[in-house]
Amino acid sequence: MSRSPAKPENTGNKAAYHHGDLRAHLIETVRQLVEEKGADGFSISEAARRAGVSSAAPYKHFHDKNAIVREVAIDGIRRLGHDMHTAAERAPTQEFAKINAIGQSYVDFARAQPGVFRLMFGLTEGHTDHEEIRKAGEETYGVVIREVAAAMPPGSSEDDIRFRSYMLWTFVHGHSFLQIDGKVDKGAHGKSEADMLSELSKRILG
Amino acid sequence: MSRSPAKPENTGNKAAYHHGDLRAHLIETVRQLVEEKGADGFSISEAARRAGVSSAAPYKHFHDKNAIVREVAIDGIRRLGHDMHTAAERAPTQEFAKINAIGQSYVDFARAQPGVFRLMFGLTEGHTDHEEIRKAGEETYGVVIREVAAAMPPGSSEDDIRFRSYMLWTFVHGHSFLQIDGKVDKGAHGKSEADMLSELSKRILG
DNA sequence: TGTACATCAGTGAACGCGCGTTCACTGATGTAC
DNA sequence: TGTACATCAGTGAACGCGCGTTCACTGATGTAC
Repeated sequence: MSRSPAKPENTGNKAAYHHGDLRAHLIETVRQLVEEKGADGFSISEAARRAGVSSAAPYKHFHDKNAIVREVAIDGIRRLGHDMHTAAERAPTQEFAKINAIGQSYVDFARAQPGVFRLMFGLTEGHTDHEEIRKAGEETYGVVIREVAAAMPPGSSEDDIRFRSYMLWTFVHGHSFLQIDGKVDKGAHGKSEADMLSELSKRILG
Repeated sequence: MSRSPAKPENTGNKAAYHHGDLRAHLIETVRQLVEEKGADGFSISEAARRAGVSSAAPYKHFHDKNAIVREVAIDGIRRLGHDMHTAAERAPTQEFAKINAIGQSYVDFARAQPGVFRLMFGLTEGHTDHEEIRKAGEETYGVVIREVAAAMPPGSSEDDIRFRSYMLWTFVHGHSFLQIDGKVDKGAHGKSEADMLSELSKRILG
């Protein structure tokens, strides 16, 4: 998890001087702000203020505002991948349990951090084609593909695996967005979310 | 389509004086700006400038910035409903053709006007519980429900209809977002969009 | 172990900017007589 | 048809604001000797 091995040691960390922690501290602060105000609703000044630091300090760690936001997004993508991976590992092997667990963890992530979730997918302006984002996204999506491959009959074609993965992802993604955007009368249909997810995997993978 | 029957007649409309057209003109201008810069990326000043009017003029027609944005969103929701309705009407009755046509028109709308599409669903801040939005949304979603009901065996339960409608909507919604956010390697799986949509309706409604 | 020095994470003041909104106003229009 | 008047959609100047970013600076830290 922790990177930056070349950074100076964090000595005492009570110091007024931040010493290598400010970068991580700012990312966390911005994450909170994104949750509270949305990706376009916060300012660097505000983040600095909240981190107890001058408004110029962030520029010692990030080139500009975009760079911080991007970091928050990348972090989110990785955490989502981690959540899905863990969920799949813990779920039993039977039927489509692992698939259902992945879907559930996706929705849970969106619900727990809607701001970051929106950010992760809405980074269209200026961040497209950013290598690190693309890579993180691929790795996270890889979790889905692997589990779908495992859940399907051996010898299934690559195309078929990708197709079913995409259908599952699409559905869960749409449900997540509709949830966090409050567009769903909870259970206007009579089913629970878990029932819906397992109904889905049956229909798409079965 | 046209409202405002009590407004003064539009006399000549070459006049420097806008005369009742400014409201509609501004909504259209803002719609374009939302497409170009996103819902958070434009300013009223800019809209006024582009409409060839002083920056104070918009306030004669809208209470504040939110009010304009809301109007653009509501307009979008209605147009989407109209598109879906038309698509369903035109499609043949056989199999799930009408369902597929609705799904396709949804995706088409998102692709043609991603800014407005995002806006329609992202209006969480300050606009929640706005009566007009809620109502427009319900009417638009009603198109889906009606067609799903028509496509299912007679005597299907209300809950079942709602459940299947939601599954279809969710999927198409997710696909739309992933499309406009550029998260999909076009046809990484070997299927066309149309194939995918009809595969979907078969699996969800069949 | 002690000292001199380079490094670099912070400060705080300042910049130019465009924003949302208000205000008193003007002058074209529609209407009552 | 002509005139007087009320209405109201526009103007343009101004406001206070917070933003993103830059700058010269300071002083704590780590390091070479």
